[in-house]
Amino acid sequence: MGHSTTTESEDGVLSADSPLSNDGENSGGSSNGNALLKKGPWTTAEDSILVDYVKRHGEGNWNAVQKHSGLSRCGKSCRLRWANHLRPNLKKGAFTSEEERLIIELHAKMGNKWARMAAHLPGRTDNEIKNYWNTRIKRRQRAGLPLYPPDLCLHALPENQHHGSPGIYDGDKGCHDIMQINGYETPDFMFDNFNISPYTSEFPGISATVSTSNGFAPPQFCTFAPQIPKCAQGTDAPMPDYEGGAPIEAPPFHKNQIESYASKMSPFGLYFPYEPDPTQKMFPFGVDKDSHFIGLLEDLLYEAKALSKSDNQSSDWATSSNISHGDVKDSPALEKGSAGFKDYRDHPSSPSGNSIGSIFNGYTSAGTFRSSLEENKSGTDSLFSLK
DNA sequence: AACACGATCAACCGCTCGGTG
DNA sequence: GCACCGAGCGGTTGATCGTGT
Repeated sequence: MGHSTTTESEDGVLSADSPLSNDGENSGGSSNGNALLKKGPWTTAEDSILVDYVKRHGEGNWNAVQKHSGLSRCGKSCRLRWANHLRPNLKKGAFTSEEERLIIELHAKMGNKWARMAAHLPGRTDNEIKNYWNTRIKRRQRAGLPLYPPDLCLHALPENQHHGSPGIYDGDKGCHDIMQINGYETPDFMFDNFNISPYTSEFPGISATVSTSNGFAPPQFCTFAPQIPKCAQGTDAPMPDYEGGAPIEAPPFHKNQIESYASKMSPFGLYFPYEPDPTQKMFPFGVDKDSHFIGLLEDLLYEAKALSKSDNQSSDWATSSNISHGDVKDSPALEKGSAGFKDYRDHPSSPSGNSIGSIFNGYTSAGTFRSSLEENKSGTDSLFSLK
């Protein structure tokens, strides 16, 4: 804030030999050929040029700004500067308590969808919200406080479980994004909120770890999943609340997959804010054919079918279940989303000898999938429920 | 006063998505 | 169907500020 850059100093436009000018090698393909684009803080002169340009030409076509205005800034930078600082009706200053609450609520619904959250906060930018949230995360983490206040948990859940909430657009997603919250891995049993069993039960090796981790229901988290720091991955000390248990990571679902699952799995027993578009070609499960979910599901079904032909696979993965946390977590393939997932699938074995296919073996149909989920819900609620 | 450290914020970077030819 | 391009998004980084020792 105080360092908000628009100082009118010698830092104006970097000379061509400025270290920051990067020798014409501008990021993001922002080089326009011969002109060297400036990076770093904006000056008031640049701001006024940009404002003037937008006034005359309107927003958009940001790459043309540099050409027509003489600004030595890439389009990206112009767009960002405009959106975050120069556009009219921007609200400056600290968030009001109402805004803060709305942010928390929206985050509970959307996860790290800053732009969408910003759409609900007039005058606020996604960057602002993102920064606010990140600092809030750190603060709360440090203080050992819950991410979501208990009253919000109680308040937000019914909204999540119903078809959207008035005044808050859920788009095609529910609160599934909560699964990934700024470096925290949200454990699987959060699906309690969706009337679905923790999928840890689908991953015996992982569930075993989870089930033995004691004290996993800090009351202040209500029914929201506690945020598990990635302490095992780095140097951060574990949060006191969760000490004693092995670090728990969500299984290797990419966020997009989780989103797709959580938001569109109504036929699997989930509540979801998803209105199937009758004009779209739907899969038998009522899922958009083009979604990530379909891609993944296709992969899974394909693999499951292939493997179901081989005997005793399910018992194999049910017994050889010691997928170590580290194995799962550290598998780069598993962190790359569906592509990585597929890559992983294409490999016969995980580091622990289990293929993803074997993990999902048995789910050769949506119905089977669903029934298994429901079965496991009852069987594992006692282990994982936060209630 | 000097220093260290955490908090905050602006900006950058890489990636994805959608439109277009 | 494919490649290209622009726009946008989310994560990360680095500079600055504020505060405590």
